[in-house]
Amino acid sequence: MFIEIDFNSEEAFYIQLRNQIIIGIAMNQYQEGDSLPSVRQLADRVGINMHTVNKAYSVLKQEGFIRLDRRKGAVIALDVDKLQAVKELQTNLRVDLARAVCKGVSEEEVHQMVRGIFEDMEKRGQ
Amino acid sequence: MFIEIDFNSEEAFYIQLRNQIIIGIAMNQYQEGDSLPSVRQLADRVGINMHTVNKAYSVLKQEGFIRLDRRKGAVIALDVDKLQAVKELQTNLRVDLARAVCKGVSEEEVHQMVRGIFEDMEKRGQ
DNA sequence: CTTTTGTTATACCCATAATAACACAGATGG
DNA sequence: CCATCTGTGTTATTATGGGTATAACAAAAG
Repeated sequence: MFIEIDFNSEEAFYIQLRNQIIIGIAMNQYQEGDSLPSVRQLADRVGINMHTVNKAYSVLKQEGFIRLDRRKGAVIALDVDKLQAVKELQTNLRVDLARAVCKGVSEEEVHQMVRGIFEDMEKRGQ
Repeated sequence: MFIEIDFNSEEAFYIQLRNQIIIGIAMNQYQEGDSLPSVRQLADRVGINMHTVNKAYSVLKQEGFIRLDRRKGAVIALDVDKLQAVKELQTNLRVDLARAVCKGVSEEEVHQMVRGIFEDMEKRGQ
């Protein structure tokens, strides 16, 4: 998978990493049990500090996407709490959709966008 | 409208304010031309500093939701850039949906959630 | 004992949030 | 009609916390 940092983005580096890894998991590019690169490898590859990668991994662990092992590094290990996930999604969607509605986006367009994103995720899963 | 700050939340105060105001606009509780409370009024009411409210208003202006007037204060004034809005929504959705998918949420459930949120926005619009 | 892993200590910078003082517009009242 | 009081957003300054980095550490594997 191609993880990369947008140095012009306002998003913190560790958030960018976290998001890309989550997308990778959703697309099955990383599967349960797979190891992520070590913090130093990934840091070197994308051009940031080891500690920043470490922070991304810590957050992913805390959010239940990976497990940290001193020997094997970061291993994909989903801790599924669906109720929590639904709650979070709802909170985020409420704000995102409100923003879009104010700017003239219709419900139909949102549904199409959701459809498109799922299609994309499934396609790349193969 | 009931704007309030969650002092336990990790979200910055000014972001909480911004989000709630945007939701208010989407629900038609605030309409084009309406004035928001003055920075001091709102600050007193919710228990934070005037400057923090001011920052929320500045961001809302910069994002094209309101216009600032030294006399009238903050006035709802939508500057609609739909292309930009669609782009932003897509970026946010990609991450939010990936998170949800990892935790076992299905596409169908997402569509239902979107439907529910729009229903809610339209209902309260009256 | 060298290499590779994650961890801890420390420091720097920028964003968040607050206090305080400012500048301008409008209302009030003498 | 002018003085002043009140309400508006603005600017300056500061304190605290989070994001990022450098450097040194600890533990496991070969």
